[in-house]
Amino acid sequence: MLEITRIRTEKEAIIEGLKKRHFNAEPIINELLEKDEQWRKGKADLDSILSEMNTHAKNIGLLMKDGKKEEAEAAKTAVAELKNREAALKATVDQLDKDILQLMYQLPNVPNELVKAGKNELDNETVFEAGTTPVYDFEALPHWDLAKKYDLIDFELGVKVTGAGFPFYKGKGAKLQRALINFFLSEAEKAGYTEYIAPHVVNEASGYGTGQLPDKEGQMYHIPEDGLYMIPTAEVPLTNIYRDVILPSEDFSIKMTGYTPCFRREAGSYGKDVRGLNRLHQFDKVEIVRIEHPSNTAKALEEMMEHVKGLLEKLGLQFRILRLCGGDTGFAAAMTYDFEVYSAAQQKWLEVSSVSRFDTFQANRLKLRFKTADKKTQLAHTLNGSALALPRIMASLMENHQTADGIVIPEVLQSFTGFAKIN
RNA sequence: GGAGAAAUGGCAGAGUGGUCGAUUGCACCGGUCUUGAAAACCGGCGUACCGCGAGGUACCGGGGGUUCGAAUCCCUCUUUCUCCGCCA
Repeated sequence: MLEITRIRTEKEAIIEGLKKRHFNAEPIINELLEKDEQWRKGKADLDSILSEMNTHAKNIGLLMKDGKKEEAEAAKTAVAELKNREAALKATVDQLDKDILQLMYQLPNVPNELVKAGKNELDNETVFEAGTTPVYDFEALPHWDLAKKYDLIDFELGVKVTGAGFPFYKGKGAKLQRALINFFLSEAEKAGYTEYIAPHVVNEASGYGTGQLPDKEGQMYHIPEDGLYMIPTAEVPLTNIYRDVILPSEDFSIKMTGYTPCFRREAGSYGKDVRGLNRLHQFDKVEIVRIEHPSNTAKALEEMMEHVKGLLEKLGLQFRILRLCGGDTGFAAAMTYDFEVYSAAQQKWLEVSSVSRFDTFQANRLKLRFKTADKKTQLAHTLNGSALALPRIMASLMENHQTADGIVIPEVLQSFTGFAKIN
């Protein structure tokens, strides 16, 4: 959520910035500022009525003490009249409050200056490429065929027990998955991130804190009896650790990591895009989350990207990095880099990581602040990224490292898997 | 799941209808003193909103109510603790 003070003072810049998303903010902002004006006026009036009532109440106390009953009764009558005005005005101000919040929730984050205007994924810029496409002298199989051939993943069993999008991993498939999780966590730890094992369901306040609610309600599995939501990413529980927190100084850099399963309802995709591991309702992911002083955000983002790059290089995968255009950047993000791995067998790029900076957008909802040197409170910045999401990494490892008679496990993983080849 | 107790500022802990946004202690920050430090003493020390400012308003777990007036009384929800039951 954008800060109201910023909307008041930088109206034109925000409208311009949001154009890069093809988002027309002008009508919303105009309505917002109009209601804000009314709200401030109403608030001032309300406060002065309350002040008057408070004065009367104190007086009545004193009059009663002095035994001046009649004067006290007169004051009570005066308060009764004020009370009517107060009630009416409060109703108006409360309604304006709600309307303003509703409007605020509709405004996405303003893209960073590096972000180009654009509508969709076709307008994203490739900013980095590494690795080479494997060449096969045999018929390369997509991972769903490899999964069957080597009995690594059972999709049908998932359908039987749960439903589509909830696969079982078996034998060496399960072990490879677990090895990857351990490898990612161990790399994150080396990079200075503190590991958390987080709850897999969160309450409503947490959903609002990171911006999944009220916007992307339908994306999360909901448990209405308990008012809880299954997490779509570890970002939600990890970032919400710092909800309603004021960090005591401006000297901080909080780095957290966590492995969790992620649950996504994901409506409406068809065909080969959702085949196999490409899109699931439940998948595993290791997330990295950072809370930073605004002056360190750019550097933190850079470090996170280097970290993800390192992981992909160590796994020997061909990948590219895209800077998402305005229209493709998520609602809460100021800037997002997507990492995509090339699958030679599917002949397509698969998104395996998304690294974003949110600046104060999440922090404002979270009320995540820090104390400046002169004792003021200021909103912190949040960032997060996948490091990494498992399914498409599994898919591309299987596909890109396949040989005619098996799948070769990258060296960095072998100490985690305990085997060097699947056959 | 049943019975009881509780929830107050960073922590501890007063406050049971009226100058209480809240006594006090610890912690923390500034100062005096000191060669330096400690101790002692003095001062400061929550968050948010409105206002150029003076200042005002709100917040004592959340929400609602009673009252001229609520941290204090009532209702409700949540959470924590103790005991019992069940259980990995």
